[in-house]
Amino acid sequence: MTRDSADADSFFGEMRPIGAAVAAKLNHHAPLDAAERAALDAFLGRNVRRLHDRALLIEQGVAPTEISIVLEGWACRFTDDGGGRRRIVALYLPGDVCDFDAFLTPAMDQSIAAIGGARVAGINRSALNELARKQPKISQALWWESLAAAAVQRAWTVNVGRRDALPKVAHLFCELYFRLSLVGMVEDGRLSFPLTQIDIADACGLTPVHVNRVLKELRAAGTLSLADRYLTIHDLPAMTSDAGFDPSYFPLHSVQRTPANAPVITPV
Amino acid sequence: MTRDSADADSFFGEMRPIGAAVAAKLNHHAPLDAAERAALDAFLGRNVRRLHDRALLIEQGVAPTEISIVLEGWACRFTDDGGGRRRIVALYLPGDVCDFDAFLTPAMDQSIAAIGGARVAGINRSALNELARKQPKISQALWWESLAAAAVQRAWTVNVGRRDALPKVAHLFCELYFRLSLVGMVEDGRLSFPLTQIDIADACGLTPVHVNRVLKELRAAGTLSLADRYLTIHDLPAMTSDAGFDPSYFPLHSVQRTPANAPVITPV
DNA sequence: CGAGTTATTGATCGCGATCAACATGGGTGG
DNA sequence: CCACCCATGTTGATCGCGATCAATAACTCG
Repeated sequence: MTRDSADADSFFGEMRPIGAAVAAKLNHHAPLDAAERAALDAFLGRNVRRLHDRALLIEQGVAPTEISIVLEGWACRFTDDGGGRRRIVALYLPGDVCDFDAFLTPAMDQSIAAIGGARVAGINRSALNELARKQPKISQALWWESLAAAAVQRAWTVNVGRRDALPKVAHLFCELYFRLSLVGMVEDGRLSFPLTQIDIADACGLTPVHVNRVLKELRAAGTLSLADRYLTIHDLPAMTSDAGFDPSYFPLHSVQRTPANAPVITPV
Repeated sequence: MTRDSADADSFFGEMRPIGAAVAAKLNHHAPLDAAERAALDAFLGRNVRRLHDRALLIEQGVAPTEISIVLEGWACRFTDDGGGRRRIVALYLPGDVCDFDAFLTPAMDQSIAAIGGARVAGINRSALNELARKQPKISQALWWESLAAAAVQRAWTVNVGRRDALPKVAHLFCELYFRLSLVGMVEDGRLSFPLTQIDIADACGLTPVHVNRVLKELRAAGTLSLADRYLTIHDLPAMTSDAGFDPSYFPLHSVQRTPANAPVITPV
């Protein structure tokens, strides 16, 4: 079974610009004007790959030649567990950069694979240099993005630590709900959800069997529905309460940020 | 009990430059010449704070006005667990930057506290801007550092996930051993170790009682000694084997990196 | 010397892992 | 088109690691 969602290609009816999700994300850090959005689209459109379910974007041990940005679909970063199971350490949604460290590491410490089919833009070193030179605001927003990703990674470290199973799963769902909301991919509490129960288990540090039981419990409580690769949150307050979810770890309030308040160590 | 180690101030006999550890770390990314080291020292020396055990560098919910760099001693990033226990998500050793996101977040999502006494340099926004302008190589190395920290954070996410207790603790020790080696703070397998068993538990997602039992086991096997705030690794191969530790997640092989190989999205 | 934190050991409990069986459903090849 | 295969989902039964509860020792600091 390939799990490629039938409508992955047409989720936005091909009407949305190629970098819509990326622009939406970066916009939370620094508002982009029409010209900048167009430039971003042009950069992202240069080198687009379509990947099927489980296809590797980047393999552990290899030195990448480009950084990858998810345009459509999901991807996950993982290490192999030796027993065929994966230890998922991060999930990448539309608009996310998978590997900020691409040009730093001599070899990737983990692999990244598509989940349920994805479209990914690759940006090589010279293109990125060009982007940094011509579009400083965009490259600055990318720097902020890397710090936001670090905050999410810390939240995962907390979540995967010693907690009961149900809060773990609920927290994952809350985070995904929140992150997808930021790029306009949640409608009426309903979102495309390509993860299998095995994937959820690998991301939460649980067994698939127990994830199944947790889901049963969440369904019985009327908190959510999960079927046919779609997740619907029926009771968001119950969900966030179960999860102990506090979205304040997303450093996104850039809208209120004044220029004088701008960060440093950024491309000039 | 304050746990301030008696010789924290004189570990290097006050002979080493103030930013020795920082320079050692950054040197792994981009070799610094004498002038750059001097400039770094000057910047770090402008605003140094001395903190006692458990003193907060930065408190959750507050917007920081400066980034903090550990000069001596250790610090930890944590969230309060509601029950007086802490969930430690990161440890900061001499040379580490605690909060790259300081100028990005409207409010810190976690607190950072000294462990066993520490000396910390604060760099405010204008100073950091000045550094970026006058010392591009240093600020570039800081950008790499932030990516290296992200790799460590991912390793923690893996370690804290579903693994047996002993490997968890062993992995933490291996990582600390490795990181301290990088700044020249391990001698003959022996290192200053200010963490209590409670701290180890909070960092590994275990209970202090069980950490105690794991330590007992590691001591019985002759793998390590841990007493009087000093850790000695007697059998490093056994240790790394127990831990399943693979240091390749540290992106440090910059020595072999050619200029043409330099990363992008960096300050010009 | 008393108070509080840390370290240590024993006894018991329970959550989630593990083992096992079966259902389902889509994809593939005859 | 049907038969088969294999990944995924579901449920039950049992086991064990690490949590929890409890008591004591050692040690630091006021």
